[in-house]
Amino acid sequence: MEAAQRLLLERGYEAAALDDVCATAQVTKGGLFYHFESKERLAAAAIERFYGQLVDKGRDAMGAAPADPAQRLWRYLDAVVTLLGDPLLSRGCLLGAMALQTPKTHPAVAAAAQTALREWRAILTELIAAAARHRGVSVDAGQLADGLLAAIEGGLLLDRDKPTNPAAVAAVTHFGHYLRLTLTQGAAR
Amino acid sequence: MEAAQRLLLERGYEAAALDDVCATAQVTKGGLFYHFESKERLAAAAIERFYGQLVDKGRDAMGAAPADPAQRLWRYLDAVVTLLGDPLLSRGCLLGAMALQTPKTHPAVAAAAQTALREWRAILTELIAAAARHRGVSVDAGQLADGLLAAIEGGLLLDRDKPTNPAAVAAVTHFGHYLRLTLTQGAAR
DNA sequence: GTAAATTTACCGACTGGTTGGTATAGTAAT
DNA sequence: ATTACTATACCAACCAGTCGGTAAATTTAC
Repeated sequence: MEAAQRLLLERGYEAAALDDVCATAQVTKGGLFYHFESKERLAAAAIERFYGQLVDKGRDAMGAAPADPAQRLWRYLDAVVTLLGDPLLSRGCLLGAMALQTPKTHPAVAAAAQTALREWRAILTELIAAAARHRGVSVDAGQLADGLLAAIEGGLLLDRDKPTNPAAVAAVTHFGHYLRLTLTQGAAR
Repeated sequence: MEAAQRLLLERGYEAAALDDVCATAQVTKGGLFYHFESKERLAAAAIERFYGQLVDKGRDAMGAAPADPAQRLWRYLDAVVTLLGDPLLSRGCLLGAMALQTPKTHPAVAAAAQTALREWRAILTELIAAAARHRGVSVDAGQLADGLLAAIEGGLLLDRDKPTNPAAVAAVTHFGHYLRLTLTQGAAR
């Protein structure tokens, strides 16, 4: 599974040969196909595992969540920046990579990636909506969540071969600053 | 070339078969290989063409550029939002797609995509830097350009199968609003 | 309690289809 | 004579998926 995650991310779906996955995982083709009925299923499982790891590491980076919704959002933004330095994201985001390249060729894989992205977006939306409610500011939380997710995924795309993800950190930091401005002053559009 | 652009974008590099490109372009393989010595060269040419079209359509959407650097930046942001509704970007951005999936397998293709992205980033950086200089605000224009590019590419990634690119529009609109706040008030970090 | 039966987990050679690229002979226009 | 192809055939490499087999673990039967 770890080998599958790494190769799918590094080479893309089509170029990630199952023979290579087997070789790096020290398993044989027979063993692989005993557990997964097809390459698509393997990729879908890798995507779910990747998302699970993201959520886990995100929770770790959050620590004890503050009760105040706005404080919780600021803390979450810091956690995201921390996550961007984690080895898990040093080669990009598997969700974005699969969502980008598989929809026309392997809809089942794309569906798994989009499900995870939608779930992530729902979490962001709720965090932002709660903070806005608490501050008495009215905003479209979904649109702001789109902006934040775009900053993360777009930044990671631009940082494809840089393990420290400087553009993603810049994009998320700036968007976080915008969220602060918007939610603390009600200067939203 | 048009067929190559479309298939590379829709299916990804590996899954875009040259036979299919030839079929949709109504050309034979011999004809294709007369002009391009390899699939990598074809992809690189498609990337350059795509970037050229982006620049052209961007210029069209800008219209007559205002002399005031800040006004020019606001106008550019509007042009980007217009561009996001153009058929050229309705299926995503070829630069981002190729930069994401080819670096490990076809470095020459990735290099072409990254060159175009760097050029685009340089344009954005200069636009932002000029506006900031004019307003007497000191900012890291490169970081802000990263944020804007991330909003565009990340938004397009999230909107992979939606031809109207709502998330990208939201992300760019919000980041544009942030730029206005930052550059008009000097509230930047 | 143990032998037999069955299931689980895995191996690795093989297959059939696909793909990038080549080769060749010919054509029509410049 | 060169350029810009078409049409057809072909090839070696690759790759997802299969299949017959096997060894250990687990269950069943007595």
